[in-house]
Amino acid sequence: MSFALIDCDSFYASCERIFRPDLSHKPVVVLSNNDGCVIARSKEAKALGVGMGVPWFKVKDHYLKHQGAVFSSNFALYGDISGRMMHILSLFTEKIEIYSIDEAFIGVPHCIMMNPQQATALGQDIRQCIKTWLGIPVRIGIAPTKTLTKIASYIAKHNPAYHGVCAIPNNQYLINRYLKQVPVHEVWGIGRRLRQQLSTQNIDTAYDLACIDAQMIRKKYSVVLERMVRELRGEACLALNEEHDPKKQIIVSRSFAKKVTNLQELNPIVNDFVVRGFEKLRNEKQLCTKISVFIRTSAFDKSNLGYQGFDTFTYAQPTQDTRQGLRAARQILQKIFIPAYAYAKAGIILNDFNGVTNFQQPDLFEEAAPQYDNSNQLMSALDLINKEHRNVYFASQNQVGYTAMRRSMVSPRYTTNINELPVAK
DNA sequence: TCTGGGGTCCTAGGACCC
DNA sequence: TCTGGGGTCCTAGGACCC
Repeated sequence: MSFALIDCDSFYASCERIFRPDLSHKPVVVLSNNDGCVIARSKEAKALGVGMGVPWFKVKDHYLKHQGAVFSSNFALYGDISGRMMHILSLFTEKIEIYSIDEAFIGVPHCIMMNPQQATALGQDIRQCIKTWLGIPVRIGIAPTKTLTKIASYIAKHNPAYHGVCAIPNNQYLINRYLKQVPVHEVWGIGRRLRQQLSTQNIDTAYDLACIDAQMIRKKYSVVLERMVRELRGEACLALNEEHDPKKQIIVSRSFAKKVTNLQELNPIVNDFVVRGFEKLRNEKQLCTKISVFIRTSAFDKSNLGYQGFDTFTYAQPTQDTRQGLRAARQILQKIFIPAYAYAKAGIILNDFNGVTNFQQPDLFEEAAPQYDNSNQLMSALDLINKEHRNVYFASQNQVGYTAMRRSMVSPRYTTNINELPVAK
């Protein structure tokens, strides 16, 4: 079996455009939480020089001068559109791996790959469907390995002649021709550090990387890079993962709109993270054995030395009871909180999920955590009540939810809230 | 003034065992 | 004066991804 990668163009920006056809050829950017960084840009916004991940305040004036549209992130919308796209893909094949909110791999049978025209036609079919039914433009890369589908997608992105679909056949000579067109840092799995290291060895293109001796690369670098090299040569090392892997970790964290300096203010915020984290945990049908809390000052503040507090609590028994989470978080926070710092961000991490193997031998001298009666029933009832609207809170939770976020330019929840449906006039 | 959030995998090294 | 060899498990931190 070969693979196809379906990858949306500037996904968040494209989602915003669905209900705003007036923006179809205008610059569109989408901002991260707190309207902090640019996390999606349309083609036109890129052309204005707006970089990925740049702080909004740095490009704001320049961007708005050119009549660019800007949105706070609207994950209710993006998540819903993503689900619809995955549904369309499922009409073409059962062999599908949802890789991220805007990307999916699907399996392509060998018989189709034997004929490059047929493979390309299939890609165009899928692309048209998604464009027509959903209004989202996608790119499709088809190839014998997952890593090569990423290469194909890159080629399609940079050559308009491909009309968004590039199929690389299983032929070493042809593969190499494509690899020579791609800079090594565009290879899936090559980040900043590896790019630097490889550059000192004069490895600059994907082709250069594919030519390295696999044994040597394993010794000198790692199995990860070895796998990449093999994949680039057309040897499939990564399979299609059709199952939804259970999570191994849950993180809830936020940067604050305003710096926080005292524990009284910090406690309810962190408690809110705990409540949210345990909801996710129960949604995953898991129990956790460890909870960590971290708080930190701004990474960009040069005026003081900065501080990062982090500690972990291990439960004697795995739990999914929010009250256990709140107890532990309060203890940790008291331990790691140092007054006199201005905190910019905090978060919680849940770890070591359920499973019999994760059973911890209780500590003989540890004070036993209280066991709550009917814990499961209470948590289920809570989740049920809060499913539609958040009606029931813990007293120690922040009233406003997390910490007040700047989100001044958010679009309506067009597809997920009955009161915000678009109106056709 | 203002700089995101949520994940996975791998490796080296320490603690511990016999 | 001289202090082994082989192994497992866990953790923190690095690197990468979208």
